[in-house]
Amino acid sequence: MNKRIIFHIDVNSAYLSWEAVYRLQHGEKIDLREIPAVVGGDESKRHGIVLAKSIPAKRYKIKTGESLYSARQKCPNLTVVPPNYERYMKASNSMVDLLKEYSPLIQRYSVDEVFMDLSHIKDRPVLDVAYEIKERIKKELGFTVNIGISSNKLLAKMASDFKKPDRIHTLFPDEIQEKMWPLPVEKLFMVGSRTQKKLNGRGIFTIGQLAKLDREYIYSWLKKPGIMIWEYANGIENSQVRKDPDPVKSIGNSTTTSYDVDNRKEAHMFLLALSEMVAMRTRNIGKMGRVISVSIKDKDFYSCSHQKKLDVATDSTKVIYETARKLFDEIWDGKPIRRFAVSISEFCSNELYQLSLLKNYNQREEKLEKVIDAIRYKYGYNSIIRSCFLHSGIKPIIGGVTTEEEYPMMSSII
DNA sequence: TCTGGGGTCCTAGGACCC
DNA sequence: TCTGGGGTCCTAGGACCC
Repeated sequence: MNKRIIFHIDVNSAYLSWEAVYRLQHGEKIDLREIPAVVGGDESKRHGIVLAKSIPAKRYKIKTGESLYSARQKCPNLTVVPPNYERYMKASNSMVDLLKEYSPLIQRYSVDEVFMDLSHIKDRPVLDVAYEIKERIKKELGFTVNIGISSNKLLAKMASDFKKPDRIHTLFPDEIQEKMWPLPVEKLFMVGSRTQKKLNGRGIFTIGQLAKLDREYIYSWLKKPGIMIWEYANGIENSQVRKDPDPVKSIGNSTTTSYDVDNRKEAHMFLLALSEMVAMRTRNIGKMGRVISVSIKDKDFYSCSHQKKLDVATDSTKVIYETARKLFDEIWDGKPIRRFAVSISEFCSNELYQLSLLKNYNQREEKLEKVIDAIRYKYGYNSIIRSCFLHSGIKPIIGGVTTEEEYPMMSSII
């Protein structure tokens, strides 16, 4: 079997870099990458967390995901700028277009991460190719990337996480012991804070220590996820770079409300606004789902969820909403709510249903929803709204992943 | 004005069936 | 009156990723 050559390309501080590039191109003098700066959500809407940070901000120990409040405690003169997701999508697309010149086998892992299979390159050293790609992205697009190179995706990804920014690293199997094993165990892909605690609790602090554990022991302790991280620690991973995104398994939207919701009527409106988006996205991919689930988080951050399997799959706003509402009424204890979520899963294609007799029953409703979708795609989400939202102060449709491309999301498996 | 939103996968316990 | 055990489905919760 031929050894593969896999690249993992990772945009350095993606949102922040892209924001900096855009602003420089539009006449701003200060480069956000060179000062303590973060891209952060709107605190007045209770979305105030750090989405991306500059390297100077990182020196203040500011972490992605922490509240802007606490980030400011660490660095009082922190610059905070709001996110512009459409811009970032464009930057990401430009990068992928450039990468396609080097290999057709490209997997978009997330908006700022890409795997590429370059096993076919025979006429020049792969390191040369990596440098060329890195320099071209810098020169033509204005931002820097790290490139990790190895013979599988896991090792390539680990390598791109080594020293940043604007670097290329290799991590071939014969380099694991020297380059990866000394690292703290929480640096390993799929070892999060909970697993770190468990491992540290038994004296395991480095990736090397995890790698040397007995396979049966780790299985009896941490089950399947244990085997996975043990294999990762040993550099074992052999998934392919997949060009085509996996079929979507669930679609969900959620929102943290700008105030705690304490009455049922308003709660139902948030569920309706979320159901609108979930249903529209479901219809957009031509699927129908059978399981509807609702989850809520109360003001003390305690969350709970409830789900129901329908007798027949649906893509109807009405069915999704009515199910969500029932589920909500069954679990809500009256405590003020901070966040609502609605999701649908267990998809099947809608083709069979299209042909079935059941269809006639709901044909009118279905046509209406399709027409509304078309108008909303063409003229904007608020071009047609339900009257109950008028003067309510609640957005009639809530949720992201709004555009055509249901974005190829990553899975927790590489 | 402290703590987002989008996903996937796994586990554990109970129901239910043979 | 010695209470099997395997399999599947369902559900809620939790872990991880960007």
